Amino acid sequence: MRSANPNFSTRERILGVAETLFARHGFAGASLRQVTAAAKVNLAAVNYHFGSKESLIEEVFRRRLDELNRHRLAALAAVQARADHTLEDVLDAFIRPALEQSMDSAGGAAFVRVLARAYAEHDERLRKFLSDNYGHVLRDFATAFARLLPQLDKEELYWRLDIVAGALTYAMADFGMIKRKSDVSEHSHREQAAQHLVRFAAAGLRA
Amino acid sequence: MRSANPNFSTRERILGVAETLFARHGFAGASLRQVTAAAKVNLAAVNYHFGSKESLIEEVFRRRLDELNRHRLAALAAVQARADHTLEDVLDAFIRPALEQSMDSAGGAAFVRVLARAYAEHDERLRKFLSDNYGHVLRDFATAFARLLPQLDKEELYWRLDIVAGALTYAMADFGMIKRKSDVSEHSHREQAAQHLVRFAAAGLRA
DNA sequence: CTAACATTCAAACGATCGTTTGACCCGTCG
DNA sequence: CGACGGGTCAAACGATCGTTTGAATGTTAG
Repeated sequence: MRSANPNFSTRERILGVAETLFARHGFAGASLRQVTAAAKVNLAAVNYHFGSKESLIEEVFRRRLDELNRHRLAALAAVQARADHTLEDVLDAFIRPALEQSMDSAGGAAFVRVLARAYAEHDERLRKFLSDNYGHVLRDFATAFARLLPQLDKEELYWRLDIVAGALTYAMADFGMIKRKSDVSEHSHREQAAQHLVRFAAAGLRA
Repeated sequence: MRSANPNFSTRERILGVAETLFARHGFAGASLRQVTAAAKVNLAAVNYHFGSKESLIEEVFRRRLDELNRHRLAALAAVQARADHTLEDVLDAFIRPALEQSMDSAGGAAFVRVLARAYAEHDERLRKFLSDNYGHVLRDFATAFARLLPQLDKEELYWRLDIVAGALTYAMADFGMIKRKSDVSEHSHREQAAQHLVRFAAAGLRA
């Protein structure tokens, strides 16, 4: 039977470590032996609990994406409830949940990097999985943006949202040349990143 | 002796195929056996011509980055020679060379994806290599942007350039949800991407 | 207590990894 | 001509990969 505290269970420890190592070395670059050694569990535990490495990867996504999607849709609904909501409000509803998730848990910061890795993978199976579990959220936000930017035709809007998604992914994953200064906490570093991103993206979308 | 036509030499065939497969499967995900099989050369040829897989990866970058850097700096110099150059001009000087390189050769389109992969790799050795061969170009462009955006302090500017770099990398690598329609050539698809990007980034930088 | 079940474990499976070896081919030059 | 050297080749190296096995262990229910 599963341990009393699911946070410390073998299954959860594997997921947490896998998230970190996938972010650092990629899906192909991080081996199950590295994962299980770092998690201090037996090598066979991965195939026992998840069936395969591929299923483990999907479970790493599912665990965080379910929560992230709920928060994003809730934030979007809250914003749209107000009749006078702005472009910045919708952008914030999209960005802030990712920001908060990356701070409230140990592995959250790693997850945004895993997500960026997934974009780089042109693997058909992984893209379909993400589209199935992610697509409806993007569509809802696209509709919200379309209402606030009636002057843009559909194609133009999609181009710009694509650019926003790219900027967001890379900024959150901390890929750029900006290095967090040692006197700035990771919290306020990401808070600043989000604020800059919202302003920048809003201006770009309105251009 | 090297073959008379260097484009068809074993060495060049390996570089071309490696570029494509690294883009598609990542550095760890593409094996030397896959590369040499696709290039129709012997497995040992990689270690003979490049010494190691790691050195092959660096050579894939070097071959294209040298040319890309030259074109970008030349375009920047041409823009700055005109006293009335705009923000859009500088952005174009940065984006267009990448655009053209991705179209004038078979592997060029793959290279921008390889470059995006490199961003996702937090590998210290690779980051240092890119910084050494890439850093001075980014600094020159940052200076040019700073002159055109005197109202932004240094930190604010760096944040925004970071966002631009992310959006550019992502858009050029074709990671997003925008799928090229079959009736649009790859040439004009990327041309459109560049135009949208310049407009978007200019507005974001001025915000 | 015992039977049944869930989980962990060491060990091994065949496949594939990057790399190395030594023979072999072939154009160049003394 | 023979010696040399750059290049290619099949074969093998040890290491590591994802996965499977079967026994050992722990935990729960009857």
